[in-house]
Amino acid sequence: MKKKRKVSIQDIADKLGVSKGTVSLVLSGKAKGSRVSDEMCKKVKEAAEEMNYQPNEIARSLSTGKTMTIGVIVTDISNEFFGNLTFHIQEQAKKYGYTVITTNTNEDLDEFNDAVTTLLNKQVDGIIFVPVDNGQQIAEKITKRHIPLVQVDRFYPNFKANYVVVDNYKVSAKATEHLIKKGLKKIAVICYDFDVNALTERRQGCIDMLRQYKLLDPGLIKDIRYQDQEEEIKQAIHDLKNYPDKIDAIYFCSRKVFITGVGYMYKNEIRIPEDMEVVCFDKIDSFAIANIPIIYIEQPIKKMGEKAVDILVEQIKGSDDVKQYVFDTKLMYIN
Amino acid sequence: MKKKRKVSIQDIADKLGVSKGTVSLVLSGKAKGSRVSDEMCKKVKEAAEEMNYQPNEIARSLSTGKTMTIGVIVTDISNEFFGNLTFHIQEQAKKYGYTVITTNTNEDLDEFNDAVTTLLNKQVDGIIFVPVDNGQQIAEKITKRHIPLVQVDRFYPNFKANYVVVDNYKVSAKATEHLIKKGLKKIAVICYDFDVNALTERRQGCIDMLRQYKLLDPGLIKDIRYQDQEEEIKQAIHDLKNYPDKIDAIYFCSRKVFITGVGYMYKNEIRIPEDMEVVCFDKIDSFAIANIPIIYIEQPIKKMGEKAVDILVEQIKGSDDVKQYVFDTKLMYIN
DNA sequence: ATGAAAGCGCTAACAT
DNA sequence: ATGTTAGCGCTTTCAT
Repeated sequence: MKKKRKVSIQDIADKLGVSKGTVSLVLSGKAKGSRVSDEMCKKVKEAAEEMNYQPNEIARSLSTGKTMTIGVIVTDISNEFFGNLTFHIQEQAKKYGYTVITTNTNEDLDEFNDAVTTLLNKQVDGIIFVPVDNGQQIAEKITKRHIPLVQVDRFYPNFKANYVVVDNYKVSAKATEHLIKKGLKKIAVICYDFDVNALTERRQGCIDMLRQYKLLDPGLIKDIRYQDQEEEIKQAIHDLKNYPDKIDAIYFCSRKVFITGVGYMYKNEIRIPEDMEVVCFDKIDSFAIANIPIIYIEQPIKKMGEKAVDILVEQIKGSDDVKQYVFDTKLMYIN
Repeated sequence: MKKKRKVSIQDIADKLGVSKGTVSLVLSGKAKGSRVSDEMCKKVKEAAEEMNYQPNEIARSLSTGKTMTIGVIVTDISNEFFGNLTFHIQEQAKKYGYTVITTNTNEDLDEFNDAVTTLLNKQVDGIIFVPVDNGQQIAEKITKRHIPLVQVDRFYPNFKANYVVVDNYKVSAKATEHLIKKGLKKIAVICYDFDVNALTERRQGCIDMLRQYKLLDPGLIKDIRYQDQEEEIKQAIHDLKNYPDKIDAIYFCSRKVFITGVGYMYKNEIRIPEDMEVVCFDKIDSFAIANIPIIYIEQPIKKMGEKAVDILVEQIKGSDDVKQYVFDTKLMYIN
């Protein structure tokens, strides 16, 4: 079989006996009004159709300096929250004509670095990313290249850059107060230990509110390492079950921690809500199958993803004022 | 601020007083052995480092005709199954040095078509996709361009192309037989109605086994339209609850159907497993919070993703024998 | 061992 | 209204 080169703009120019430039103009939709005669326009389009011409976006990108692609870096796309976030980013990007390259960091600094390098080399027009603990320097590589960026879910405190996050502290405090006002006294917090503000704020929101009501018991604040979470959560539940005082409620800082934790609660024969109540930061689409009362915090994921894209596209188009959005979350109850 | 052009291979060639070609050779790692002197090699690398050179992959792609990018088309990346699948595809692709562009079809033919066109125009080196009902012609656009492709999760029966799927029929039959052997008689099946083999096989596996044991009751085979699934599943559960005969078990054809369905079972005060048993095609990572007995079918998602990438990369490298893998699944029990 | 130059497919500025 | 041409940044063949 012959090695068939793809049909290019030149081929159709040759066939019609016109120049590349003309063909390019009509095919890229810039033949508006005066430029090219309607007749020529039609001929070109027909020929393109007939020869089954497909533009080579790579060549176009090299020429224009725009790839119409944005990079997205999340922790782990198989995680429900990030999967949802990425989905909405993609759908919104599609509206603007952008394609998305997604990569995962698994909360690892080297992977974050690789992701940034790859995306930059691929000449993406902008990057939306979930900051990794201690990775500000890596993020700065992006700004040094003057590529627009938006942080989501978290942000580096001393990094003057766009972000879209939620009121982690406020809602965590609110959730805690809700528990307290229900008359619960011994409230535990199980949260990842890494130093990204989304998490530290969640923990701190609980702690501050507990302290305010003189209910803080440091023994009930459990820090979990991401890498050994399964084991550490198991241990934490075990500890709480055997704590000198009877525990009234557990606040789980994220979906994954919640699922693992609740699973171990059942294994330890802790009944929900009779023995302990539970609160989960994040909505889980399978709450329905749990059939227990759950207090949870719902983030406006769709809005966050859309806003991140909106900001990014604005900046790609030239704006350069930094935008920092803090979305409100909702405290929800399943009874 | 000056508009700083990025440093190119030319810049570093100029600085060193050598030619572009030489620089290109060492920077793309092709200076092996004889070609370039070690001394030159070192000088180039140092200069590149010092000037903070970053290769422009777009230019490289235009030149080589390879983008080192693969396209992935799934139904919906926010779906747990596809999120997981995509994650493993990405991780495996990373090992081979490939980047991944992901797109969602939402089971819609037009979106599928757009995705294919976009990926093709972006000159991806290969495409892994989840076939959409009735989309074979669109898939053929890929082969017409001689771009390697791998179907996952499903495949078009008359399309001579690679695929990686599971034994949907066999395991569904097996699950059904398991229920029957437990003494259950009235077994319902709730499944999407669209015509992709993964689903039709699941349904048929149940039906055939029920018929074999003379237990088939057509009134218990419920087809659900993807678009109105919430409403239709609700209705199906309602119907089953009020069926003349008492229903013993429900087989749910996918994760989403299961979650929605079980939720409505609770709302209808159907107890699991006392009133009815449930089986779910797919493992859900939050089964733990349900705390009920569940029979489920676990697919080797990681292996499927990895195998899909392996096949694709092989074909990108030149192989052209079609590979069709059917992975075994496992019937699992949570008690 | 290194330089020179063509070419990848397209855009865009400048001519005509 | 259309043609011409010079890039975009890199790879790669062919000279030297």
